[in-house]
Amino acid sequence: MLQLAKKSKRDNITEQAAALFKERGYSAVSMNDIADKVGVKAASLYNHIKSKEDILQEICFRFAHEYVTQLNGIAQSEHPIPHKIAAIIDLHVTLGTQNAAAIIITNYEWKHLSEPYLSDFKAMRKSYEKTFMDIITEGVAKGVLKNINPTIVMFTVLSALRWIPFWYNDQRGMTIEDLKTNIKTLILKGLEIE
Amino acid sequence: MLQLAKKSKRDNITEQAAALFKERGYSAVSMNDIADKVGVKAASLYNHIKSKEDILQEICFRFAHEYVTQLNGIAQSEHPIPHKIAAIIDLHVTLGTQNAAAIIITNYEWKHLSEPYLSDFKAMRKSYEKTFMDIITEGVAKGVLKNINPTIVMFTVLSALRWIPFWYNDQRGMTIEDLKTNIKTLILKGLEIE
DNA sequence: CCTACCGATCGGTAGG
DNA sequence: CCTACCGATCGGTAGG
Repeated sequence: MLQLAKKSKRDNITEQAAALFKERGYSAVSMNDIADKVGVKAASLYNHIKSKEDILQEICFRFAHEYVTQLNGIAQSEHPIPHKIAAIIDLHVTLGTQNAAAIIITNYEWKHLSEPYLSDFKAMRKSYEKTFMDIITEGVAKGVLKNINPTIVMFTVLSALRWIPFWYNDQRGMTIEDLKTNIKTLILKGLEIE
Repeated sequence: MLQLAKKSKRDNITEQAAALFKERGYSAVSMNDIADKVGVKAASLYNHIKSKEDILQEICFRFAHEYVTQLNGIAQSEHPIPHKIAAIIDLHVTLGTQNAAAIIITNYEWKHLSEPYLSDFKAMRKSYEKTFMDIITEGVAKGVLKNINPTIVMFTVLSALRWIPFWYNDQRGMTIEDLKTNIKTLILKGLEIE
């Protein structure tokens, strides 16, 4: 899941740990829990990882980097503003449904990073929030988006999108395409008729 | 904050603990951390609380109960569907800005409850999600809401609303009234113009 | 990969 | 309210 080819033991540890961190939260998961799930003794994990936080760092930065790269591509494109917002929604749905556990950790467990990683991560997060907000501000200025406070829009929409991997379940009888279409309608067109 | 009159020592412990749980997560906060913040030794806390989880239970159930009571009032009212959705948005804004730490814990730290509290809490949560979804389903059936998948609407809107206490900050130059108005426009009318 | 073990800290209790 | 202390568990290391 985390890597398509040659899944190393380290990758396997990261993947099992991600599933546990998602369920119980980083702090409530012990190295023993991870080792049990991987099928070794806790001490053996240290042949593949440096520390418990090493795992968290790998997950948070790998997915934050992937997200930021794609978001920047959208921001710098020549598409109209509503199209850009639609693309950001699609990006969140794609990432959030393909690597649910890892995305949840990137979004909600990063606070357990220690310095200097914590500051680096917070700077990345703040930076992409600004990128998103600038798109909204531009849309309002150009008159293609309603005059809603851009800060409120940014946080409200990002909150909704970041939480997708928590509840989406392909057993629920909806496809990823359904998810993309419905969320775009909700956010761009609103719930109410007329 | 948690209670207006006669703030007992127990209430003070709960309030200080809530602030720590919000910042670091329930599992990463020790009884020593709470005691330090309250200004006593950890052992002394046990004169006022039964256990660490006792604090979590009090926070989760107090606010879940308050929320459910008010949500049921809205659901059973005779107002039109869009008005009910607006009232639910207002309810989240009011609760989320008045008791930010406690609401965050109720929304995101309840998974650390043990049985039978965990099952009780999950049942309450599922029940109010259904209440909200029934309102959306009725609105779609009556033709006053767009034909968007009610499950997707319910989770997307609730995710956005539950996260408000995480980012709202009255220093940001927006009032609670701004928050209510802007989020209602976003969700009911959508971002895009025409 | 394992066993054996480290010091530190955990939530909680006894007793005054 | 405190000091003193409990057994359990924590993340991590040594050494093979």
